[in-house]
Amino acid sequence: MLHSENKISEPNDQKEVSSAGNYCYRYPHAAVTADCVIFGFTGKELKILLVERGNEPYLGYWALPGGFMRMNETIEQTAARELAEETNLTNVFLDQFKVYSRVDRDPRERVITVAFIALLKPDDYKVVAGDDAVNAIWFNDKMLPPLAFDHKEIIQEARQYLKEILKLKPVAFELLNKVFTIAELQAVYEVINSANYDRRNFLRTALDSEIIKEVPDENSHSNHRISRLYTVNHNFLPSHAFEATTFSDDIFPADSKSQVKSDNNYVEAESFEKSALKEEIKEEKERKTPTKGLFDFLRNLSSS
Amino acid sequence: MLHSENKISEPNDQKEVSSAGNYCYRYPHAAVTADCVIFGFTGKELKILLVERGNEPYLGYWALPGGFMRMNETIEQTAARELAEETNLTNVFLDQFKVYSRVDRDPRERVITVAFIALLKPDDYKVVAGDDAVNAIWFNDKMLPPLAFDHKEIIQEARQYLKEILKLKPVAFELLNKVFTIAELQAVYEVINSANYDRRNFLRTALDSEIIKEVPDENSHSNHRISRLYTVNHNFLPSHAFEATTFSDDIFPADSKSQVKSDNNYVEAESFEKSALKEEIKEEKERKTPTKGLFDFLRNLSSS
DNA sequence: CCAAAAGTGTTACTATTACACCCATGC
DNA sequence: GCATGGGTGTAATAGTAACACTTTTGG
Repeated sequence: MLHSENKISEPNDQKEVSSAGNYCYRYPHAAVTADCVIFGFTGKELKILLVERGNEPYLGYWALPGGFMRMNETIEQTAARELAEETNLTNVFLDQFKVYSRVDRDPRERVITVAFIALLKPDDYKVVAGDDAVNAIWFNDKMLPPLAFDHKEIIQEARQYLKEILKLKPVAFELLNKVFTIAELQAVYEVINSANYDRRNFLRTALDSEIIKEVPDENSHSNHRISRLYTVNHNFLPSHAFEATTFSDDIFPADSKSQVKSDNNYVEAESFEKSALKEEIKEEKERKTPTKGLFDFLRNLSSS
Repeated sequence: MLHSENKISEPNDQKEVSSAGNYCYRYPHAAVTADCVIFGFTGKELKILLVERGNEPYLGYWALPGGFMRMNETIEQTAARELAEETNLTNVFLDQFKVYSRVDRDPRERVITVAFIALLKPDDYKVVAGDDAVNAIWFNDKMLPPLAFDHKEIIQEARQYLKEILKLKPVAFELLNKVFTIAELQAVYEVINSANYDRRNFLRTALDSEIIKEVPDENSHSNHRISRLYTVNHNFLPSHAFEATTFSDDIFPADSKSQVKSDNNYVEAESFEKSALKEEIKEEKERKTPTKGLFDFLRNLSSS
């Protein structure tokens, strides 16, 4: 629908090739990058991995690991690749959360970036902290150095985002090893929410929810008293959870398309509403849903 | 993405223009678009605005309104502009929720799109439904026609996203006029959550939360019995809410940067942790936070 | 006068908070 | 043996669910 003439010219087709530009388009294009806010959980604290810039602009400032999207990869693959280059880790939880597109955010060229959060477990954290391949440093998330571009804003919003999805999805376990103590789980919640929970209440809440189960395993946590170990109750969680979020695939039959061909603009698509499902929907509506939690966002807002 | 062919920005801010009048880059660049999932609330139902494609590819299929980002605007401005072109509305709630970047999602060129949701109030809905400037139709969100590109996936995820932010932010009121009835507020929650609440419990929950207040106004809802009217309690909400979510600006002093200059790779940035704030943080930690709602995401997952 | 939507209160139950002492281990 | 962190139970309170009849209005 857009410029269909907008074809990418191959470098060799181009007669007048400037030193800088071999890929030509009919309309201006922005560059696209992925930047990762890599959170590492140590077992107690949350850290953020930053790299020091060795070039202008922002020479000597710190920046989020990231890089340009290639033509043969999705933006998620870009993020995963950059993460792997920086940490040598794969299979890490990665979630995109916002596009930053201020016109002047990069002085060299128009660049928009897709920001991701990455969550590393204590084991991962140790691996990365022990590696010395790259010039990168873990920072306490409350004590950040001067940051390049709009990365300060990105990190702030990443923190906020992390807090939000913690309410929506079981991301806490992405920051924990397969087996963990209650203290660790509680620490995740406390760090992210800037909160401080009662140990007994926290344990009961977690156990009652059935999201975790005890693992009767040998333990070697060099604390003082030996902690019990837990793991996510996968039997319970993913079946109910991630499968259920998939929508049924064929809501609409492909051949009834013609019904909508109408000369009226902005009319109601009435023809689509006469469906055999209607009866069932009504029946389903008879069941009452608890109102619990409907306005809980008020809590978040005041305690942000 | 529709009517964008003629509205691409002019060749002004680009430095490297070849003889062909093209925009050339040293590395290949993807095109960037914004697509809007425009939800219109009628007072009872949720609708989605789609436009019919008049060109290949996907001729005759339906698509989300959207178009190319210009070099002098942010992606939010792109979305707002496209929304305005399609609906003549401004000041509409717009929220970006995900980037779609499958390599082959557009057969003509590498195009990534930033997907937005837009929420229209009943008044807005009437305006758009009455307009006849463009060939666009409101569809029942459960009965969609065949969709172009990956727009089916985008809409499905938009529905899911809407459900999620409804738990996090007062977006319900973006779908309601300034003054609304309880039935309308309840309808928003019921439609989005595919739920069915008890009227008495819903009213009490809403009033107890103090998020709404009654408006002793003249009413003219042509229902059977006259409803009371409510409005968002702005005195209560925005002050606690949106201001509080802003982080304090100067967490880190700019000149202590040199402290971190270290030869070690991946070391802990210890020097940053010695802060005067530490005492206060500890003190704050002494207060206990209720564990309420910590694992509420389990509810979502099973009832998605 | 009938159909359709709005208004209203109470009881039973469940969830959540607040809170203090003893126990195991490593040094 | 002592410091550190781990484990445990209960009572008071607050929040939530379930539930049916009457009132108002328009047609």
